[in-house]
Amino acid sequence: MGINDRKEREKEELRSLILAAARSLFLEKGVEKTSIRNIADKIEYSPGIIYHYFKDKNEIFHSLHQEGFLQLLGKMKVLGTVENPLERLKAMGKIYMSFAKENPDMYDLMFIKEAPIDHIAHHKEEDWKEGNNTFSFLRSTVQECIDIGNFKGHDVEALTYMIWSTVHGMVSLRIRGRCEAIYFENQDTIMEEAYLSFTKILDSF
Amino acid sequence: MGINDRKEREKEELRSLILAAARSLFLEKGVEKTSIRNIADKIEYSPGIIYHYFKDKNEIFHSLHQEGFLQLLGKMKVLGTVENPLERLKAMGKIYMSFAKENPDMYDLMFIKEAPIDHIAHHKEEDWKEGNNTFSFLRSTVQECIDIGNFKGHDVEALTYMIWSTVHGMVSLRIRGRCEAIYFENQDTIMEEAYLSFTKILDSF
DNA sequence: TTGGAATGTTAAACACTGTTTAATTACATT
DNA sequence: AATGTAATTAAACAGTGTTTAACATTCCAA
Repeated sequence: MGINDRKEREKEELRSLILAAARSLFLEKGVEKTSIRNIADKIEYSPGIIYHYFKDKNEIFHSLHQEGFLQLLGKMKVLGTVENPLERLKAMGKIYMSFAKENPDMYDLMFIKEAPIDHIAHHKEEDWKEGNNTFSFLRSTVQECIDIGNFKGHDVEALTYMIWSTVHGMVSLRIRGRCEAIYFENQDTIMEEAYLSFTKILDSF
Repeated sequence: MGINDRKEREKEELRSLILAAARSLFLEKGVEKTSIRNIADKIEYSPGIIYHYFKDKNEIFHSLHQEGFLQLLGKMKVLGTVENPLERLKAMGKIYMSFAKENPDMYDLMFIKEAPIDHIAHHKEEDWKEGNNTFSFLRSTVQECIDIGNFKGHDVEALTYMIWSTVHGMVSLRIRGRCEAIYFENQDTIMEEAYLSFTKILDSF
């Protein structure tokens, strides 16, 4: 079935062509300002064709948000060298925040926008495996901390959600312009200082 | 100038009529799904008229987001009875979170959506006084905690931003569907448990 | 080689969106 | 009653996501 194989390849090619166009437009203009017609223009096809490769616009951005998780996972790789779980936990937060700083639009898509999560919600069978994997990764590190005597009297899951929330809160307030809209004494270092406050707390209990 | 007075009143009336329509539509459908034409239909005027009372759609939702801050401020009133600043701080977080739970769309508008903050950014003269007031209120409570010996070695501003981030993170992950998309052992109590973990930490340092 | 089925692709339309324009209506003042 | 001003509208512009029916291409069996 060599012909079917080639057809399969060609179909895959156009699919990834759409994704590539969507990715580059998304990175320069954001989700809302990237239209189906923009993407179609870029790949020099008619807008209708996109709907033969993706159910709707949400599915395209769900695909892109998956790429974001691969990127984030890639950045997390270096954590393998950090033996002490508490040190690893703190390093993880730093990586998470620097990822958000370097790829604000991607972070927005992954953790703030409704697009990718809506797509999941409308397809009952699939679930948010990207998010669950990332959360599990964090939780297991928190568990290791508990195992060596840290965070006494705390529930792993609750504590993990709290830690995630803290870093997500800091970066999402910034990404959505609330941090910039507050008059801080040192606007450009407030995030780092706040994270320092956080790690200081993690160390002391 | 009785006639001008009446005209002024009438103008104000239509303005608040627009806001009332926008408010009710926004509360039942959200920002994105509330269109200028929807609002115009509701007040039985033509869509164009709205632009004589508001610069654009963002300005309408900026007005509504101000109402949200008044609501939140109202809920915070009871804190006057809490003498101990640390207890007050913890109670504040509870109120903040219950406000978000009871008015998720309003919270979204106040702290997540770009609409109100975009409006501010596009009008260089004005700033986010609602947010700054709320932040100052929180900061002064944190300062009081420090004054009576809590949070040793921490910077007020950084710590305040961290605390805000933690509660904002918890509620915004839920509002934007990320909390629900994670498999927690007890999905419906994770927020409360996470906040409990947080207050336990606040108590212990 | 040809006819028909399947597939890939498009043009056009639908029902919307926010916003601006020019024209119209309503009304107070002269 | 005529005029000038302000309120209001209809219509248009330029876009949006999505669906439809038509068209083009490709493949395979007869």
